[in-house]
Amino acid sequence: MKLLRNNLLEAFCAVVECGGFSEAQFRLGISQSAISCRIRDLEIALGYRVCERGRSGFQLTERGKIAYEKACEIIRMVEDFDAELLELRGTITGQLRIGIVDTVISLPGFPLVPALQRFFSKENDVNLEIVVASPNDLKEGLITGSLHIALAPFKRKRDELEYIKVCSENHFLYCGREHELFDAGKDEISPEILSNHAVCQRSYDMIVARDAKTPEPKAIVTNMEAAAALILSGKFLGVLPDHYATQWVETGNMRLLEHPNLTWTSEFYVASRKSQSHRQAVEWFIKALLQEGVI
Amino acid sequence: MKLLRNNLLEAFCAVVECGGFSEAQFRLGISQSAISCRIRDLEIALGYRVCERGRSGFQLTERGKIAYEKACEIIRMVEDFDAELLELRGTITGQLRIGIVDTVISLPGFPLVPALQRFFSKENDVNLEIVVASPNDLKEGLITGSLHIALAPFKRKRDELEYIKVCSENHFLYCGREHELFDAGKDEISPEILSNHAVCQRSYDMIVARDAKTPEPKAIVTNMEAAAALILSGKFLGVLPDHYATQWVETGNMRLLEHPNLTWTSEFYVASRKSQSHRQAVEWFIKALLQEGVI
DNA sequence: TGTTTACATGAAATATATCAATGTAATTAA
DNA sequence: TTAATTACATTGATATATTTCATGTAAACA
Repeated sequence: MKLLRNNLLEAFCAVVECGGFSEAQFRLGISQSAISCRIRDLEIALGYRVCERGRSGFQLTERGKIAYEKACEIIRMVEDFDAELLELRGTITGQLRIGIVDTVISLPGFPLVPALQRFFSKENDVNLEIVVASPNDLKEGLITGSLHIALAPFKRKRDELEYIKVCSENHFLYCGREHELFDAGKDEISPEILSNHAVCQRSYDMIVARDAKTPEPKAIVTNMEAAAALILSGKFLGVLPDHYATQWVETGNMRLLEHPNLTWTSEFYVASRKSQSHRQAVEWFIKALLQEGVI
Repeated sequence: MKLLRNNLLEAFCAVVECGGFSEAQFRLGISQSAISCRIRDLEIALGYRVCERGRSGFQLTERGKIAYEKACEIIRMVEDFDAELLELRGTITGQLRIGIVDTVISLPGFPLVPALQRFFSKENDVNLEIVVASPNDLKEGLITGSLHIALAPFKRKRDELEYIKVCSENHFLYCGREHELFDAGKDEISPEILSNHAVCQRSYDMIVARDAKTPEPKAIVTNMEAAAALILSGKFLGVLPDHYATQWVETGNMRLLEHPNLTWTSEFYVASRKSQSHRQAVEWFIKALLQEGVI
């Protein structure tokens, strides 16, 4: 019994992601009737319906949801497998899925841009995909195989992953021009201000709460730009990486609330699976990130 | 690029395992020329030759060896994947690969036979494969996924595996009828005899050597029957499970060398992967092994 | 040298997949 | 209520892919 024959699963996944047969035509490059056939064949092979469709809308069945998740997984694995065998030719190839957190391009020492330059300075057939997500999601991606490499500040290390430190990022507390602390004297800046003012922070780096036991942050964001917006509004204090806040500090729109107990550092790591199925593309990119040797 | 299309890999693996195209015809149920085409297509897709063949014999190339290993792996994974999705129908199905050590059928409390009875007393589409190997190979098989369940005496536990104790096995030292210790008095039996006589043992349970520091065993075997043969020859002492030695003791061909320091016990476990991709067949068989509930 | 074995190749046959056109059923609009 | 629209299913023709059958080739063997 072969569910992978004739790209039945690719069709299924495309249909799910496009929300219907008609839309999936363009993504798959085949006609709607061909898609209809494939889904029908898949359902015959499986023995159950994977989705409800028709004029009344597209919806996965319960089993269809499970099937979809597993289908995505096996497709990725097969892709990686193909790439592995093809790399035996000598040419590095295949999909390379890299995950990062947001707002890192301006981080001094962040190795992504030079690594991309090194990696792609030599001709290759690698197809790159870069996703931006939280460290936790990136960790998950590495474990499930949906990511090959992640660059992020990982706090807890997982046994099945390998971490190599590449750089670090300094965080400080900032307020916007409209904030009452903007013109406060140096002696007014102390860790207590965290308790007395609304604070916003990224959901995944709860550094503020830990060190100074704020009752609870007034706003939680999942992304730096959102944090910056809240700080610039003047209604929130917030923690930002210095390299990111600089642009507003220099234009007088933000102020660094300087105090030795209001700084944090996070270590950035290159993370990948230990038992990485030996993809040259992955190994070489890691090398490129570590600035080792010439690609 | 799809290496899995048209069963290219199945053909490749069959050819490797059959040692040539001609022989693989019968296994694959297609003609020799069809196999030739498939291997050619595979090689075109890969961009390198996977095997040398012809009248001069069949042989994998270096890359071919690697490709073969990986192909076996992905085929197993795809099989498991198919089974997972098919099990959503409600019927348990697919391949179930179980590993055991040798000479366990007569071990009291060994749950395999009753489990098979329970498991197959309810109609199902499961295809069973039972392999006999050393605990170490079984562990390896569980980790790589070539086995779903293993029943064996595991000493060191692996983190990624789950172990449930099911029974234990008592080992004693035996000699054959022709051995000089066969008629020895009780007071002549002591741990020292291990140093003074040739001893055979299974390569994976080095219990004798550890406890009594024999210089080195004179014979190493990988299987109980071989050990029994050596003991029956009268030239070797050896450790056997009591339930297995009984047949020769009762017929006067072996003697148990009884001494409190010359007995060993090994614990048998049902082992499986913790993060087992949720196959009902696997879970149900484990339940059957543990005599839990009714299948 | 001729025979056998093991695989390769080409054309025809067969099987499979896709397309274009059309049908159907559920919405939405009139 | 009817017509139009949308989303998919179906059908028969067509294109593509795969397999077989017959035959070719090359190496080993006798």
